[in-house]
Amino acid sequence: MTNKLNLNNLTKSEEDYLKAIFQLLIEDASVKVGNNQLADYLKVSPASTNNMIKKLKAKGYVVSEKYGKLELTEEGKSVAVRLIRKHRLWETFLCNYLNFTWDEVHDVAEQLEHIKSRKLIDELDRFMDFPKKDPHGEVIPNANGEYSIIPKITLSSLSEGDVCQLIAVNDGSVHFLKYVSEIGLALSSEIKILEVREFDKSIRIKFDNTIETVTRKFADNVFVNKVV
Amino acid sequence: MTNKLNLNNLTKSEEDYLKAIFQLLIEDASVKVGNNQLADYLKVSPASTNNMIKKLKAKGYVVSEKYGKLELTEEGKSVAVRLIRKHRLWETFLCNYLNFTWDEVHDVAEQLEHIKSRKLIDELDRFMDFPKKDPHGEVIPNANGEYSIIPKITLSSLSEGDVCQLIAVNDGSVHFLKYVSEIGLALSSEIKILEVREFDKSIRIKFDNTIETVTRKFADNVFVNKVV
DNA sequence: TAAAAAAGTTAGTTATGACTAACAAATTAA
DNA sequence: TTAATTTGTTAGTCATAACTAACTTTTTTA
Ligand SMILES: [Mn+2]
Ligand SMILES: [Mn+2]
Ligand SMILES: [Mn+2]
Ligand SMILES: [Mn+2]
Repeated sequence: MTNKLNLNNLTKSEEDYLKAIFQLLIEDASVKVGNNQLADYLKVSPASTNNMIKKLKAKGYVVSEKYGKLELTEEGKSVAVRLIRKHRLWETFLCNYLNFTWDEVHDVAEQLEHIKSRKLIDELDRFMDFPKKDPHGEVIPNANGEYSIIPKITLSSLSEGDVCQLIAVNDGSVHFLKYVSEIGLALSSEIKILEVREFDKSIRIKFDNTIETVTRKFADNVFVNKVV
Repeated sequence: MTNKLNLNNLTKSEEDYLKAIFQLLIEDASVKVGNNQLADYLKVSPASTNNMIKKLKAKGYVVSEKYGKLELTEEGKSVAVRLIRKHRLWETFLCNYLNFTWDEVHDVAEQLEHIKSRKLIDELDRFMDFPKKDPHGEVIPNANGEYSIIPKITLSSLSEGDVCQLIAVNDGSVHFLKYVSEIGLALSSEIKILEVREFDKSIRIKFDNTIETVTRKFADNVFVNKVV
Protein backbone atom coordinates (compact mmCIF):
# COMPACT_ATOMS: atom_id res chain seq x y z
CA MET A 1 0.00 0.00 0.00
CA THR A 2 2.94 2.36 0.61
CA ASN A 3 0.63 4.94 2.14
CA LYS A 4 2.15 8.32 1.50
CA LEU A 5 1.02 9.60 4.92
CA ASN A 6 1.45 13.14 3.58
CA LEU A 7 1.24 14.66 7.02
CA ASN A 8 -1.22 17.47 6.24
CA ASN A 9 1.63 19.85 5.63
CA LEU A 10 -0.49 22.13 3.50
CA THR A 11 -0.99 25.84 4.10
CA LYS A 12 -4.43 27.34 4.53
CA SER A 13 -4.11 28.81 1.04
CA GLU A 14 -3.16 25.54 -0.60
CA GLU A 15 -6.13 23.88 1.08
CA ASP A 16 -8.50 26.61 -0.07
CA TYR A 17 -7.33 26.29 -3.67
CA LEU A 18 -7.80 22.51 -3.68
CA LYS A 19 -11.28 22.84 -2.21
CA ALA A 20 -12.20 25.48 -4.76
CA ILE A 21 -11.05 23.35 -7.71
CA PHE A 22 -12.97 20.38 -6.33
CA GLN A 23 -16.15 22.40 -5.94
CA LEU A 24 -15.92 23.93 -9.41
CA LEU A 25 -15.39 20.46 -10.85
CA ILE A 26 -18.50 18.92 -9.33
CA GLU A 27 -20.73 21.91 -9.84
CA ASP A 28 -20.18 21.53 -13.56
CA ALA A 29 -18.90 18.02 -14.16
CA SER A 30 -19.00 18.40 -17.93
CA VAL A 31 -17.37 21.80 -18.34
CA LYS A 32 -13.63 21.97 -17.70
CA VAL A 33 -12.23 24.32 -15.08
CA GLY A 34 -9.58 26.79 -16.14
CA ASN A 35 -7.18 29.13 -14.42
CA ASN A 36 -9.21 32.33 -14.84
CA GLN A 37 -12.41 30.68 -13.69
CA LEU A 38 -10.64 29.61 -10.51
CA ALA A 39 -9.30 33.15 -10.05
CA ASP A 40 -12.84 34.53 -10.36
CA TYR A 41 -14.20 32.02 -7.87
CA LEU A 42 -11.52 32.73 -5.29
CA LYS A 43 -11.57 36.49 -5.95
CA VAL A 44 -7.84 36.68 -6.60
CA SER A 45 -5.92 37.57 -9.75
CA PRO A 46 -5.22 35.02 -12.52
CA ALA A 47 -1.53 35.51 -11.81
CA SER A 48 -2.06 34.34 -8.24
CA THR A 49 -3.93 31.20 -9.25
CA ASN A 50 -1.39 30.46 -11.97
CA ASN A 51 1.33 30.60 -9.40
CA MET A 52 -0.46 28.40 -6.88
CA ILE A 53 -1.42 25.86 -9.54
CA LYS A 54 2.27 25.44 -10.35
CA LYS A 55 3.00 24.67 -6.72
CA LEU A 56 0.11 22.25 -6.38
CA LYS A 57 1.21 20.46 -9.56
CA ALA A 58 4.75 20.15 -8.21
CA LYS A 59 3.35 18.69 -4.99
CA GLY A 60 1.23 16.17 -6.87
CA TYR A 61 -2.27 17.46 -6.09
CA VAL A 62 -3.15 18.94 -9.47
CA VAL A 63 -2.61 17.82 -13.06
CA SER A 64 -2.79 20.10 -16.07
CA GLU A 65 -1.00 20.87 -19.30
CA LYS A 66 0.28 24.32 -20.14
CA TYR A 67 -2.68 26.39 -21.33
CA GLY A 68 -4.86 23.40 -20.47
CA LYS A 69 -7.66 22.77 -17.96
CA LEU A 70 -7.29 21.66 -14.35
CA GLU A 71 -7.70 18.22 -12.83
CA LEU A 72 -7.20 16.94 -9.29
CA THR A 73 -5.20 13.82 -8.46
CA GLU A 74 -6.70 11.30 -6.03
CA GLU A 75 -4.57 12.93 -3.34
CA GLY A 76 -5.94 16.34 -4.29
CA LYS A 77 -9.53 15.13 -4.15
CA SER A 78 -8.88 13.51 -0.79
CA VAL A 79 -7.64 16.78 0.69
CA ALA A 80 -10.70 18.60 -0.65
CA VAL A 81 -13.15 16.04 0.70
CA ARG A 82 -11.56 16.13 4.14
CA LEU A 83 -11.93 19.92 4.16
CA ILE A 84 -15.57 19.68 3.13
CA ARG A 85 -16.16 17.11 5.86
CA LYS A 86 -14.67 19.46 8.45
CA HIS A 87 -16.56 22.47 7.11
CA ARG A 88 -19.93 20.73 7.23
CA LEU A 89 -19.39 19.12 10.62
CA TRP A 90 -18.47 22.46 12.15
CA GLU A 91 -21.50 24.13 10.57
CA THR A 92 -23.69 21.42 12.04
CA PHE A 93 -22.13 21.88 15.47
CA LEU A 94 -22.59 25.65 15.37
CA CYS A 95 -26.25 25.34 14.39
CA ASN A 96 -27.27 22.45 16.61
CA TYR A 97 -25.30 23.22 19.78
CA LEU A 98 -24.20 26.85 19.74
CA ASN A 99 -27.37 28.70 18.66
CA PHE A 100 -26.02 29.87 15.32
CA THR A 101 -28.53 30.43 12.52
CA TRP A 102 -27.86 28.85 9.13
CA ASP A 103 -26.72 32.14 7.65
CA GLU A 104 -24.12 32.69 10.41
CA VAL A 105 -22.22 29.43 10.21
CA HIS A 106 -20.37 29.56 6.89
CA ASP A 107 -17.77 32.23 7.66
CA VAL A 108 -16.77 30.68 10.98
CA ALA A 109 -16.63 27.22 9.38
CA GLU A 110 -14.27 28.64 6.75
CA GLN A 111 -11.85 29.26 9.60
CA LEU A 112 -12.52 26.07 11.56
CA GLU A 113 -12.08 23.79 8.54
CA HIS A 114 -8.34 24.53 8.59
CA ILE A 115 -7.73 23.31 12.14
CA LYS A 116 -5.38 20.34 11.91
CA SER A 117 -6.38 17.47 14.18
CA ARG A 118 -7.76 14.15 13.04
CA LYS A 119 -8.99 13.36 16.53
CA LEU A 120 -10.81 16.68 16.90
CA ILE A 121 -13.01 16.21 13.87
CA ASP A 122 -13.69 12.53 14.38
CA GLU A 123 -14.65 13.12 18.00
CA LEU A 124 -16.86 16.05 17.04
CA ASP A 125 -18.56 13.71 14.56
CA ARG A 126 -19.10 11.12 17.28
CA PHE A 127 -20.28 13.74 19.79
CA MET A 128 -23.05 14.77 17.38
CA ASP A 129 -23.83 11.10 16.67
CA PHE A 130 -22.58 11.10 13.08
CA PRO A 131 -24.91 13.58 11.39
CA LYS A 132 -25.60 12.85 7.71
CA LYS A 133 -26.30 16.39 6.47
CA ASP A 134 -25.23 19.93 7.31
CA PRO A 135 -27.66 22.80 8.06
CA HIS A 136 -27.93 23.64 4.37
CA GLY A 137 -28.84 20.09 3.38
CA GLU A 138 -25.42 19.08 2.06
CA VAL A 139 -24.15 15.55 2.67
CA ILE A 140 -21.30 15.19 5.19
CA PRO A 141 -18.50 12.81 4.09
CA ASN A 142 -17.63 10.16 6.71
CA ALA A 143 -14.25 9.64 8.38
CA ASN A 144 -13.02 7.64 5.37
CA GLY A 145 -13.99 10.38 2.96
CA GLU A 146 -16.97 8.44 1.64
CA TYR A 147 -20.25 10.18 0.91
CA SER A 148 -23.36 9.57 -1.15
CA ILE A 149 -24.00 11.83 -4.10
CA ILE A 150 -27.67 12.73 -3.91
CA PRO A 151 -29.01 13.69 -7.33
CA LYS A 152 -30.02 17.32 -7.09
CA ILE A 153 -30.94 19.95 -9.62
CA THR A 154 -31.45 23.68 -9.31
CA LEU A 155 -34.91 25.14 -8.92
CA SER A 156 -34.17 27.19 -12.02
CA SER A 157 -33.97 24.07 -14.19
CA LEU A 158 -37.64 23.15 -13.67
CA SER A 159 -40.68 23.98 -15.84
CA GLU A 160 -44.22 25.15 -15.22
CA GLY A 161 -46.30 22.56 -13.43
CA ASP A 162 -43.34 20.74 -11.93
CA VAL A 163 -43.40 19.94 -8.21
CA CYS A 164 -40.21 19.50 -6.19
CA GLN A 165 -38.83 19.31 -2.69
CA LEU A 166 -36.14 21.65 -1.39
CA ILE A 167 -33.17 19.48 -0.38
CA ALA A 168 -30.25 21.92 -0.12
CA VAL A 169 -29.20 25.54 -0.54
CA ASN A 170 -25.92 27.21 -1.44
CA ASP A 171 -24.32 28.24 1.87
CA GLY A 172 -22.01 30.95 0.55
CA SER A 173 -24.16 34.08 0.96
CA VAL A 174 -25.57 35.39 4.22
CA HIS A 175 -28.03 37.62 2.34
CA PHE A 176 -29.37 34.72 0.31
CA LEU A 177 -29.86 32.46 3.31
CA LYS A 178 -31.67 35.15 5.29
CA TYR A 179 -33.88 35.79 2.28
CA VAL A 180 -34.74 32.08 2.00
CA SER A 181 -35.81 31.94 5.65
CA GLU A 182 -37.72 35.20 5.47
CA ILE A 183 -40.05 34.12 2.71
CA GLY A 184 -40.74 30.93 4.66
CA LEU A 185 -38.81 28.35 2.67
CA ALA A 186 -36.91 25.63 4.54
CA LEU A 187 -35.34 22.24 3.90
CA SER A 188 -38.03 19.75 2.81
CA SER A 189 -40.47 22.45 1.66
CA GLU A 190 -42.58 21.21 -1.25
CA ILE A 191 -42.54 23.74 -4.08
CA LYS A 192 -44.77 23.97 -7.14
CA ILE A 193 -43.69 25.93 -10.21
CA LEU A 194 -46.66 28.06 -11.21
CA GLU A 195 -45.03 30.03 -13.99
CA VAL A 196 -41.65 30.64 -15.60
CA ARG A 197 -41.61 34.13 -17.12
CA GLU A 198 -39.75 34.23 -20.42
CA PHE A 199 -38.88 37.93 -20.14
CA ASP A 200 -36.49 37.74 -17.17
CA LYS A 201 -36.58 34.03 -16.24
CA SER A 202 -38.24 34.90 -12.95
CA ILE A 203 -40.30 32.08 -11.44
CA ARG A 204 -43.65 32.15 -9.66
CA ILE A 205 -43.69 29.42 -7.01
CA LYS A 206 -46.16 28.10 -4.44
CA PHE A 207 -45.28 26.44 -1.12
CA ASP A 208 -47.22 26.09 2.17
CA ASN A 209 -50.06 28.29 0.85
CA THR A 210 -47.55 31.02 0.04
CA ILE A 211 -47.10 32.36 -3.46
CA GLU A 212 -43.84 34.16 -4.28
CA THR A 213 -41.90 35.33 -7.29
CA VAL A 214 -38.17 34.62 -7.20
CA THR A 215 -35.42 35.61 -9.62
CA ARG A 216 -33.36 33.29 -11.77
CA LYS A 217 -30.34 34.06 -9.58
CA PHE A 218 -32.27 33.01 -6.48
CA ALA A 219 -33.48 29.79 -8.14
CA ASP A 220 -29.90 28.94 -9.21
CA ASN A 221 -28.95 28.64 -5.53
CA VAL A 222 -31.82 26.40 -4.48
CA PHE A 223 -31.34 22.66 -4.97
CA VAL A 224 -34.33 20.41 -5.32
CA ASN A 225 -35.49 16.90 -5.91
CA LYS A 226 -38.17 16.70 -8.61
CA VAL A 227 -41.35 15.05 -7.32
CA VAL A 228 -43.79 15.48 -10.21
CA MET B 1 -15.65 56.43 25.66
CA THR B 2 -14.64 56.57 21.98
CA ASN B 3 -14.24 52.81 21.94
CA LYS B 4 -11.54 52.02 19.42
CA LEU B 5 -13.40 48.86 18.34
CA ASN B 6 -10.14 47.65 16.79
CA LEU B 7 -11.88 44.98 14.77
CA ASN B 8 -9.60 42.06 15.65
CA ASN B 9 -7.43 42.77 12.65
CA LEU B 10 -4.43 41.04 14.16
CA THR B 11 -2.51 38.21 12.51
CA LYS B 12 -1.98 34.88 14.24
CA SER B 13 1.65 35.90 14.82
CA GLU B 14 0.80 39.25 16.33
CA GLU B 15 -1.65 37.52 18.68
CA ASP B 16 0.93 34.93 19.71
CA TYR B 17 3.51 37.60 20.50
CA LEU B 18 1.07 39.56 22.66
CA LYS B 19 0.04 36.43 24.54
CA ALA B 20 3.67 35.48 25.11
CA ILE B 21 4.58 38.90 26.50
CA PHE B 22 1.55 38.79 28.79
CA GLN B 23 2.46 35.36 30.10
CA LEU B 24 6.10 36.27 30.68
CA LEU B 25 4.99 39.38 32.55
CA ILE B 26 2.75 37.56 35.03
CA GLU B 27 5.02 34.61 35.54
CA ASP B 28 7.57 37.00 36.94
CA ALA B 29 5.77 40.20 37.86
CA SER B 30 8.88 41.74 39.37
CA VAL B 31 11.45 40.92 36.70
CA LYS B 32 11.23 42.89 33.46
CA VAL B 33 10.81 41.11 30.15
CA GLY B 34 13.31 41.84 27.40
CA ASN B 35 13.57 41.14 23.71
CA ASN B 36 15.88 38.11 23.94
CA GLN B 37 13.82 36.51 26.66
CA LEU B 38 10.78 36.77 24.44
CA ALA B 39 12.74 35.27 21.54
CA ASP B 40 13.77 32.35 23.75
CA TYR B 41 10.20 31.77 24.91
CA LEU B 42 8.77 31.81 21.39
CA LYS B 43 11.68 29.84 19.94
CA VAL B 44 12.43 32.43 17.25
CA SER B 45 15.47 34.63 16.71
CA PRO B 46 15.97 37.93 18.58
CA ALA B 47 15.85 39.66 15.19
CA SER B 48 12.34 38.32 14.64
CA THR B 49 11.05 39.50 17.99
CA ASN B 50 12.73 42.87 17.57
CA ASN B 51 10.93 43.28 14.28
CA MET B 52 7.53 42.26 15.62
CA ILE B 53 7.90 44.44 18.70
CA LYS B 54 8.34 47.44 16.42
CA LYS B 55 5.12 46.64 14.66
CA LEU B 56 3.20 46.08 17.89
CA LYS B 57 4.51 49.39 19.24
CA ALA B 58 3.38 51.17 16.09
CA LYS B 59 -0.07 49.62 16.47
CA GLY B 60 -0.32 50.66 20.11
CA TYR B 61 -0.19 47.28 21.85
CA VAL B 62 3.32 47.45 23.27
CA VAL B 63 5.35 50.19 24.94
CA SER B 64 9.12 50.16 25.32
CA GLU B 65 12.16 52.39 24.99
CA LYS B 66 15.07 51.53 22.76
CA TYR B 67 17.22 48.98 24.58
CA GLY B 68 14.54 48.96 27.28
CA LYS B 69 12.12 46.35 28.62
CA LEU B 70 8.68 45.51 27.29
CA GLU B 71 5.27 46.58 28.56
CA LEU B 72 1.77 45.99 27.25
CA THR B 73 -0.81 48.74 26.84
CA GLU B 74 -4.34 48.12 28.14
CA GLU B 75 -5.27 47.22 24.58
CA GLY B 76 -2.40 44.74 24.40
CA LYS B 77 -3.40 43.11 27.69
CA SER B 78 -6.98 42.88 26.52
CA VAL B 79 -5.97 41.00 23.37
CA ALA B 80 -3.86 38.59 25.43
CA VAL B 81 -6.61 37.90 27.95
CA ARG B 82 -9.14 37.22 25.19
CA LEU B 83 -6.71 34.71 23.68
CA ILE B 84 -6.20 33.01 27.02
CA ARG B 85 -9.96 32.84 27.52
CA LYS B 86 -10.37 31.17 24.14
CA HIS B 87 -7.47 28.79 24.73
CA ARG B 88 -8.79 27.60 28.08
CA LEU B 89 -12.41 27.29 26.97
CA TRP B 90 -11.38 25.15 24.01
CA GLU B 91 -9.19 22.97 26.21
CA THR B 92 -12.14 22.47 28.53
CA PHE B 93 -14.41 21.56 25.63
CA LEU B 94 -11.93 19.05 24.22
CA CYS B 95 -11.49 17.36 27.59
CA ASN B 96 -15.07 17.36 28.78
CA TYR B 97 -16.93 16.65 25.56
CA LEU B 98 -14.52 15.21 22.98
CA ASN B 99 -12.61 12.57 24.99
CA PHE B 100 -9.26 14.34 24.86
CA THR B 101 -6.84 13.74 27.73
CA TRP B 102 -5.25 16.74 29.44
CA ASP B 103 -1.97 16.22 27.64
CA GLU B 104 -3.64 16.25 24.19
CA VAL B 105 -5.54 19.51 24.37
CA HIS B 106 -2.86 22.20 24.35
CA ASP B 107 -1.64 21.92 20.75
CA VAL B 108 -5.14 21.90 19.28
CA ALA B 109 -6.15 24.82 21.53
CA GLU B 110 -3.16 26.74 20.18
CA GLN B 111 -4.85 26.58 16.80
CA LEU B 112 -8.42 27.11 17.99
CA GLU B 113 -7.57 30.20 20.05
CA HIS B 114 -7.02 32.14 16.81
CA ILE B 115 -10.50 31.56 15.38
CA LYS B 116 -12.15 34.96 15.11
CA SER B 117 -15.77 34.95 16.26
CA ARG B 118 -17.08 36.57 19.39
CA LYS B 119 -20.30 34.60 19.20
CA LEU B 120 -18.49 31.28 18.84
CA ILE B 121 -16.55 31.57 22.05
CA ASP B 122 -19.35 33.10 24.12
CA GLU B 123 -21.76 30.39 22.99
CA LEU B 124 -19.19 27.69 23.70
CA ASP B 125 -18.86 29.16 27.19
CA ARG B 126 -22.65 29.06 27.66
CA PHE B 127 -22.89 25.54 26.23
CA MET B 128 -20.48 24.29 28.90
CA ASP B 129 -22.35 26.31 31.55
CA PHE B 130 -19.56 28.83 32.14
CA PRO B 131 -16.73 26.66 33.48
CA LYS B 132 -14.41 28.42 35.95
CA LYS B 133 -11.20 26.48 35.33
CA ASP B 134 -9.52 24.65 32.47
CA PRO B 135 -8.33 21.00 32.62
CA HIS B 136 -4.98 22.10 34.05
CA GLY B 137 -6.54 24.10 36.86
CA GLU B 138 -6.07 27.53 35.29
CA VAL B 139 -8.77 30.18 35.75
CA ILE B 140 -10.85 31.01 32.65
CA PRO B 141 -11.46 34.77 32.12
CA ASN B 142 -15.14 35.65 31.59
CA ALA B 143 -16.66 37.33 28.52
CA ASN B 144 -15.62 40.76 29.83
CA GLY B 145 -12.03 39.65 30.31
CA GLU B 146 -12.37 39.55 34.08
CA TYR B 147 -10.78 36.76 36.08
CA SER B 148 -9.72 36.09 39.64
CA ILE B 149 -6.03 35.74 40.34
CA ILE B 150 -5.71 32.76 42.63
CA PRO B 151 -2.52 32.97 44.68
CA LYS B 152 -0.40 30.02 43.61
CA ILE B 153 3.19 29.10 44.16
CA THR B 154 5.36 26.41 42.64
CA LEU B 155 5.88 23.12 44.42
CA SER B 156 9.62 23.86 44.22
CA SER B 157 9.26 26.88 46.49
CA LEU B 158 8.16 24.83 49.53
CA SER B 159 10.24 23.43 52.38
CA GLU B 160 10.43 20.17 54.28
CA GLY B 161 7.31 19.49 56.30
CA ASP B 162 5.07 21.77 54.26
CA VAL B 163 1.71 20.41 53.09
CA CYS B 164 -0.01 21.75 49.98
CA GLN B 165 -2.75 21.08 47.49
CA LEU B 166 -2.13 20.77 43.76
CA ILE B 167 -4.22 23.49 42.10
CA ALA B 168 -2.74 23.78 38.59
CA VAL B 169 -0.05 22.51 36.24
CA ASN B 170 1.81 24.03 33.31
CA ASP B 171 0.00 22.87 30.17
CA GLY B 172 2.82 23.35 27.69
CA SER B 173 4.48 19.91 27.67
CA VAL B 174 2.79 16.65 26.72
CA HIS B 175 5.58 14.65 28.35
CA PHE B 176 5.23 16.50 31.63
CA LEU B 177 1.45 16.09 31.78
CA LYS B 178 1.62 12.37 31.02
CA TYR B 179 4.26 12.04 33.72
CA VAL B 180 2.07 13.82 36.27
CA SER B 181 -0.84 11.46 35.56
CA GLU B 182 1.35 8.36 35.55
CA ILE B 183 2.69 8.87 39.05
CA GLY B 184 -0.88 9.38 40.25
CA LEU B 185 -0.96 13.11 40.87
CA ALA B 186 -4.10 15.04 39.90
CA LEU B 187 -5.75 18.38 40.58
CA SER B 188 -6.62 18.68 44.30
CA SER B 189 -4.08 16.04 45.38
CA GLU B 190 -2.73 16.83 48.85
CA ILE B 191 1.05 16.72 48.84
CA LYS B 192 3.47 16.63 51.76
CA ILE B 193 7.10 17.64 51.31
CA LEU B 194 9.18 14.95 52.99
CA GLU B 195 12.63 16.15 52.02
CA VAL B 196 14.36 18.73 49.85
CA ARG B 197 17.76 17.42 48.83
CA GLU B 198 20.37 20.14 48.79
CA PHE B 199 22.60 18.39 46.22
CA ASP B 200 20.28 18.58 43.20
CA LYS B 201 17.17 20.27 44.64
CA SER B 202 15.17 17.09 44.07
CA ILE B 203 12.14 16.72 46.34
CA ARG B 204 10.72 13.69 48.09
CA ILE B 205 6.94 14.01 48.28
CA LYS B 206 4.06 11.98 49.67
CA PHE B 207 0.48 11.92 48.36
CA ASP B 208 -2.31 9.29 48.57
CA ASN B 209 0.02 6.79 50.30
CA THR B 210 2.50 7.18 47.43
CA ILE B 211 6.04 8.38 47.95
CA GLU B 212 7.92 9.78 44.96
CA THR B 213 11.03 11.77 44.22
CA VAL B 214 10.63 14.56 41.68
CA THR B 215 13.20 16.88 40.15
CA ARG B 216 13.40 20.62 40.59
CA LYS B 217 12.31 21.04 36.97
CA PHE B 218 9.21 18.93 37.62
CA ALA B 219 8.37 20.88 40.77
CA ASP B 220 8.72 24.19 38.89
CA ASN B 221 5.77 23.21 36.72
CA VAL B 222 3.43 22.20 39.53
CA PHE B 223 1.40 24.99 41.16
CA VAL B 224 0.11 24.57 44.67
CA ASN B 225 -1.76 26.19 47.48
CA LYS B 226 0.08 25.92 50.77
CA VAL B 227 -2.05 24.23 53.44
CA VAL B 228 0.34 23.79 56.36
C1' DT C 1 -9.24 32.97 -42.42
C1' DA C 2 -7.90 37.11 -40.31
C1' DA C 3 -9.06 40.07 -36.44
C1' DA C 4 -10.80 40.40 -31.87
C1' DA C 5 -11.61 38.58 -27.50
C1' DA C 6 -10.71 35.54 -23.88
C1' DA C 7 -7.71 32.69 -21.37
C1' DG C 8 -3.36 31.73 -19.58
C1' DT C 9 1.56 32.94 -18.54
C1' DT C 10 5.56 35.60 -17.05
C1' DA C 11 8.12 39.27 -14.88
C1' DG C 12 8.56 42.30 -11.44
C1' DT C 13 6.68 44.41 -6.95
C1' DT C 14 4.82 44.32 -2.27
C1' DA C 15 3.82 42.71 2.66
C1' DT C 16 4.47 39.38 6.34
C1' DG C 17 7.34 36.91 9.16
C1' DA C 18 10.97 34.03 9.46
C1' DC C 19 16.36 33.67 9.22
C1' DT C 20 21.88 34.84 9.75
C1' DA C 21 25.62 37.87 10.33
C1' DA C 22 27.44 41.97 11.91
C1' DC C 23 27.24 45.60 15.03
C1' DA C 24 26.02 48.69 19.21
C1' DA C 25 24.55 49.35 23.91
C1' DA C 26 24.09 47.85 28.55
C1' DT C 27 25.28 44.96 32.17
C1' DT C 28 28.37 42.03 34.80
C1' DA C 29 32.86 40.34 36.20
C1' DA C 30 37.56 40.77 36.82
C1' DT D 1 37.29 50.84 35.74
C1' DT D 2 38.43 48.37 32.01
C1' DA D 3 37.21 43.94 29.74
C1' DA D 4 34.05 40.35 28.84
C1' DT D 5 29.50 38.93 28.36
C1' DT D 6 24.83 39.55 27.56
C1' DT D 7 21.27 42.00 25.38
C1' DG D 8 19.33 44.51 21.75
C1' DT D 9 19.47 46.43 16.95
C1' DT D 10 20.22 46.66 12.02
C1' DA D 11 21.00 45.08 7.36
C1' DG D 12 20.31 41.83 4.10
C1' DT D 13 18.16 37.28 2.61
C1' DC D 14 14.44 33.91 1.93
C1' DA D 15 9.62 31.83 1.43
C1' DT D 16 4.73 32.56 0.93
C1' DA D 17 1.07 34.62 -1.27
C1' DA D 18 -0.87 38.46 -2.92
C1' DC D 19 -0.74 42.27 -6.73
C1' DT D 20 -0.24 44.89 -11.72
C1' DA D 21 1.35 45.16 -16.30
C1' DA D 22 2.86 43.12 -20.27
C1' DC D 23 2.93 39.32 -23.06
C1' DT D 24 1.55 34.73 -25.48
C1' DT D 25 -1.59 31.21 -26.74
C1' DT D 26 -6.12 29.68 -27.69
C1' DT D 27 -10.75 30.36 -28.91
C1' DT D 28 -14.40 32.91 -30.89
C1' DT D 29 -16.46 35.99 -34.07
C1' DA D 30 -16.89 38.53 -38.13
MN1 LIG E 1 -11.03 27.96 3.79
MN1 LIG F 1 -23.02 24.21 4.41
MN1 LIG G 1 -1.27 30.64 19.35
MN1 LIG H 1 -4.49 24.88 30.04
